Amino acid sequence: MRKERQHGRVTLADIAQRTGVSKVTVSYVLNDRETAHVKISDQTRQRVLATASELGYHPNALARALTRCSTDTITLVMQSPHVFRGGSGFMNELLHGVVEAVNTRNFDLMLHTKQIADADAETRALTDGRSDGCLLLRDRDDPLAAALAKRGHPFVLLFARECSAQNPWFVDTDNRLGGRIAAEHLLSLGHRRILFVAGPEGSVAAEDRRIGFARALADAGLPTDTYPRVQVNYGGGDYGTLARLIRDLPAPERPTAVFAWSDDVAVGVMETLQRECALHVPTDISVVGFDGTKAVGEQGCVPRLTSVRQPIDVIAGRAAELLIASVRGDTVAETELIFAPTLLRRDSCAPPRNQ
Amino acid sequence: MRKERQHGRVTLADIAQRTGVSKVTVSYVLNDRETAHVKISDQTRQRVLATASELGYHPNALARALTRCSTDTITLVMQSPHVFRGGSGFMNELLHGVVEAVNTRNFDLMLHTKQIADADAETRALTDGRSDGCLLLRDRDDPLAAALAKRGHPFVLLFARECSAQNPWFVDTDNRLGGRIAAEHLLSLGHRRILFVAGPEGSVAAEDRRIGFARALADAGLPTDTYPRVQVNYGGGDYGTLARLIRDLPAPERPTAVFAWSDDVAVGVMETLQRECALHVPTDISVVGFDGTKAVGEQGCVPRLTSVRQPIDVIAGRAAELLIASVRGDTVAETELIFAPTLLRRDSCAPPRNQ
DNA sequence: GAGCATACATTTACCGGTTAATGTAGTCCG
DNA sequence: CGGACTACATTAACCGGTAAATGTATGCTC
Repeated sequence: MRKERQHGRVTLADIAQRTGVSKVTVSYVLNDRETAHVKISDQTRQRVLATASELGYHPNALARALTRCSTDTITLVMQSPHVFRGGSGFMNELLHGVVEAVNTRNFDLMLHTKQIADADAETRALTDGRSDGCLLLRDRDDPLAAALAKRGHPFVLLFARECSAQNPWFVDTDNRLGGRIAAEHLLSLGHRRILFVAGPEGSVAAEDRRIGFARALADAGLPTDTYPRVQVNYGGGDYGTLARLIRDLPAPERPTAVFAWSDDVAVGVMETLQRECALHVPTDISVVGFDGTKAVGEQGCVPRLTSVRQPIDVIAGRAAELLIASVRGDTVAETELIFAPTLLRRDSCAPPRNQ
Repeated sequence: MRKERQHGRVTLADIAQRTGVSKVTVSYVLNDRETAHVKISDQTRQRVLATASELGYHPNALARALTRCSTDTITLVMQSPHVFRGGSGFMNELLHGVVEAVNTRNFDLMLHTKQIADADAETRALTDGRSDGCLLLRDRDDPLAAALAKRGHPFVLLFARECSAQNPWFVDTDNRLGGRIAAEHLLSLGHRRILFVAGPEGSVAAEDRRIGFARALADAGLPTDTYPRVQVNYGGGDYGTLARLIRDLPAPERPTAVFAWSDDVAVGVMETLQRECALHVPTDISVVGFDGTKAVGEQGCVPRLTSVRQPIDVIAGRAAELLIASVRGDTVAETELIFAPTLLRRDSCAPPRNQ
């Protein structure tokens, strides 16, 4: 069953034999690791280095990791493969941030997108030695974090902050502030009837955006239960409920603005409003999204989407850095980072018509 | 320097000790591997299994891989981290396809996006034992394929077919056919002056699209050198040249249609035409893209982009399957797959105005 | 010339698995 | 009752590295 050794695969032993020294000596030379007890003559060193380079030696990462108990690899753990079905460029930007951080630190990256069938088996798979730590991208609480914590396996929450484990390290956006920013922008334009389009059931981030939004409305003395709950999980979701709701309302009760929990959905909302409700954005109705990615909103989107911007790449990059620092045992000043989102004004908002 | 053994990490030896058998026996039981020479009694088997489950045992993937010489992991190798800067959803769809294929086969995925500084060092890193094979996503020829081939390391070209190695396995789109499809669609609408917006220098795919396009024009008896070369590498590129070219041409010489080498760029082209040249798409000028992703073209893009569709997820998935079959040693019927693109008619094309 | 650094390199053991070869009872059979 | 056969399990060796402990000359000091 064992595969034949790959042609061209050079080991320490090969170099040792060719140079006439022990393989340990070779190891010491190649790692430049001279201790008080171990010294290598310059002549030997040169010969070893020459032979290694001649043979194109590269250490076997598995063998090295096995003794070192570390692989210089981190794993990005996602809820499911479906994260890649969205079109907003969220994952693109996230991966860009992670990949840059990982590359600069000479780490490698694994992608893990299996559905969690058995959290325990999942945990064991994630701690099978191939990666030093996990970046957890999951928008709801699940048993994974606690299980990892119990095993003492390093992890950092990405775009989340609360989980089943105690005092997790995390990097997140201030989603409530984001919700407030959206609300206040619309309020400042004069809107009073604003509809919130909610995200997936159980998504902490989406819910926090709603809470921040609702509080801002309340602070302005406005009711927060004007409209029934409208929910669209992801971009490709069902906008029928929204269309019906809007069409069935007489104009004076109709919302003059919509705040969607994500850009993906905001774009779907704009389309629905324009195509199915014959409402022009922003003349008839304003729309605010959340994420502020380039893909949606700038490229080809008409009108360009005003959005609450979270710097996805920066956030993801910082999370990766934090995780890497953690597995390296570096001391880190801050283990909990919360980024304040900002308003990205583009063209999908205007004052309401009949103010 | 060695890290302490992780708390909770259970090894074969632990189980062996608890059960009072040798660690080899445990290995045999857990792998269900009884040979002619080795048999395990039912009683022992049960005790071992019980202990393993009680202790939450999971094999160390590194140790196992070291002897097996295989890791059940493949690596997706990309040109650079910048692939994640595009907004068209190309990478999203690609990753979705790869991830699905990998998950179904119980493989894992590594992402490699380092810039190739030294192709040789690069190759050594990719063959360091952590992954069984590489999916090469690179739109131009480079020394990597040959180096991998020389080392006998399995790889499959993704969205490419020719490379420095001989008879590589690949999964690709018929880009020339795609170029032809775009041209013929525009020709059939009555367009005679069509501008091609080229891709990055050295991109084989982009060049093939141009060639297919040019041949179709030639077949129709039209000149292929009407306009100077316009080139936009990626979505966020510079469209100034295009804008100037269009504006400087008198209407009768102006192209009535544009074929852009990618959706990303097509969207930028549409924006440029509409904003900077005051031309309406498709009334004044038609635009065809290439890729046909959902993100661009369907969501919020006005007008929705007509495009030459290549099934990115399917292509990527097939490439992953092929690679996995290869590293597993399965026999595969087809080692070279070429997908025929199709026309995705949406709203960015119309007959030319003054025909 | 015994004692002791110093310089250089080696042997041994281990990481956590896998595989091949070898052991040891007990049973069946002629 | 000796030998072969079966059932069950063990030991030894290896994958390709790393870390700690141990050798062996050589020169220097007193």
